[in-house]
Amino acid sequence: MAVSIKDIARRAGVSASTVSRALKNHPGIGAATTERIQTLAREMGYVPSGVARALVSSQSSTIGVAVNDFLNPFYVDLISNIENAVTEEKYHVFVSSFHRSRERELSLTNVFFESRLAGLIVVGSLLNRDYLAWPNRTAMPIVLVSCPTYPYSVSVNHRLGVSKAMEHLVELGHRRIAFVTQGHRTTTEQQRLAGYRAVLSRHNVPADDSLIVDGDGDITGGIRAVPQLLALPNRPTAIFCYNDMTAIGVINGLQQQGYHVPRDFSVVGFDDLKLASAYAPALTTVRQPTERVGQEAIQVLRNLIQGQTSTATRIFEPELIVRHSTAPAAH
Amino acid sequence: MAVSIKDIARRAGVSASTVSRALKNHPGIGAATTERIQTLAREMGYVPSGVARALVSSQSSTIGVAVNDFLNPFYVDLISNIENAVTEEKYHVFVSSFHRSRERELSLTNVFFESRLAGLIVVGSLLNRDYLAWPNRTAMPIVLVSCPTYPYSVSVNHRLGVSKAMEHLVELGHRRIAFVTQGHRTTTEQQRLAGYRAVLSRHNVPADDSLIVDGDGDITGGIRAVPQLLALPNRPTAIFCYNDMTAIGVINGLQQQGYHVPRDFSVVGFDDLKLASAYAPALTTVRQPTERVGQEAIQVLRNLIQGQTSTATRIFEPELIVRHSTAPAAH
DNA sequence: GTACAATATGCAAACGTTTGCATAAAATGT
DNA sequence: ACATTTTATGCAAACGTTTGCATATTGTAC
Repeated sequence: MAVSIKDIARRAGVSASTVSRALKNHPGIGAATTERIQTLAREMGYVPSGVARALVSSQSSTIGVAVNDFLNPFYVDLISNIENAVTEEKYHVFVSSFHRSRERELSLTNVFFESRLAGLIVVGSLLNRDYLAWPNRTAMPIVLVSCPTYPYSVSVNHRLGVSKAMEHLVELGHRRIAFVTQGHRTTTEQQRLAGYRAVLSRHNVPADDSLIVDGDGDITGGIRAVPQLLALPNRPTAIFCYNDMTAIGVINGLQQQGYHVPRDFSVVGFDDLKLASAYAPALTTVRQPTERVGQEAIQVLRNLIQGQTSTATRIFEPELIVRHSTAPAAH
Repeated sequence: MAVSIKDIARRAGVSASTVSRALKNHPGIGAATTERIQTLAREMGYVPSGVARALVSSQSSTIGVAVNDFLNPFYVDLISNIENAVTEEKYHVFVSSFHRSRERELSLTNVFFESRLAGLIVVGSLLNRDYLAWPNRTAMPIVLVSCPTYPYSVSVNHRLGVSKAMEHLVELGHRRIAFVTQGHRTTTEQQRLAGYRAVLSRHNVPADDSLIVDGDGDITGGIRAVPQLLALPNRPTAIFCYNDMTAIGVINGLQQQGYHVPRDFSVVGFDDLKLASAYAPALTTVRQPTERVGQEAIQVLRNLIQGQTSTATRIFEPELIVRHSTAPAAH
């Protein structure tokens, strides 16, 4: 049993309310008493029950972060930035993952709500706009990262990011450009595919869906995509990858087959993980401004918690980082 | 305001206790009433207050995980395995990070305790045995990962792991072997250094501390270590790295200087991240059994929560994985 | 010495649950 | 028709806080 205010009260020979007030330096309590109670509390190892406090005040100082998956370094990077963005505030952050499952995402949301947290940030949601139908949104506001159609969200313009990368490849002379997906048609993936298709059609490259092959958003998926691409009657000369981990897998797969990147194939990633510049070859990729996204997500959520009702959908622009995994198309 | 049991009671025309019992299918409640109340609760979007429940029952179904740092993929891998180990149980996991700060580790522990969580797992603790003096250990049991001197802990035998790697290098003919650290003398790092020194002295290689250079446990630190090593009057022929990310940094740094791994230098990592086999060259490294560590940590914690008092320090053996970043020493 | 203000402390209700005990209603047995 | 068991429900206390209000004590002014 943890030591409670009552225990201190008994030992100090005062009432529980006096202890409560003394501990928060309430003016009405005598200086001597306050002092005595505070040292006593310290001696007894008193830690206030956030549970009881939350019950009576019906507000919490912790924010939940529900993340799709801990294995995607981009998500982890984002979590880290969200945590950093909150250190100056009075809040704490509790993170949990829903393991790429819609069902578990919903149940995790309810678990967070059971703890009556102040608010929730969802990174990589599969539920997306379904949150609009979630009955307790007013009691625990929810901000989505990367779901621009949800009215409280912070996103990156994926379509634009992909466009930049694709234009870069086209400029280099590539026409047959493959796309290795993450294997789930999330909002994000749909936007990236849209960007991919838009650039191709803008340059009058006929659509060829055999160039779109499914990965899994991780190294393994990239590796597995390679034989499929090499088996194509009309091989691509460049490969756009859903993210950096996929790109690393693809490059590794190509190297295993004796190909050289970028001489034989140009490869582009997405995210600009720290790893991207340390891989050999250093990755040409699209940088996501995770720090600003994290800060903005906290900001929007804070406003919501404080009762603001106006919608807020922030969208940031990603940036193309050209390194050494892309080169002019051979002729 | 969230809907409470009382709201349901009012609407159903019964007492709060009846609602409480009906919702958990208590036998004493009539089938019709139970049915009616349950549908009503569903309609009203009722989610029980874990806060109130925790207050009255003084037990929680969530476990806290305090992690040193989200940016170390090994920790994240471990978190993921801890989460997986818990899915079958009735518990949930809330993760938070203390950003490599002792001070924040202590305050995070208190934050978790304020929420009166069932127990806590600390990954990469800086406090280590100081937890023995933490006053609320009985109310919220704590399990450390990687601190074998704490009586409730699950660890990997780092000394043995390093020994295996070093013996491998010695067998390949290397005598001048560098060590790139993570830059903080944690328990883990001390053990690894001990393993490093033990193997060298076993083979009568004179100690040379200029071969021990500080990294930061990440790619950057590895890259920065390279010029220091190359500047040495008597260069190493092999480099043991604190972890895989450091090894990737080191290899990248060497490649930037025009060196080839493993022809010019052998490099060994630690962790066996998924990335290790997809890097070029594929990393020779020491595999940590993260899955078993995660499972065991949960198991030890569960026993503690259920009142078991006997100490439990589990230690697992790491495994050497030989790939292509190591080769015989040139003569 | 009385009146009044200021200071210090305690009482009790409330937050949303759970649960032991009491009670009311219905069903069963005779 | 009455006693007894069974079934269904309600009452009230408790968990650890916070906080408005009441009360007791002390000090000040005249």
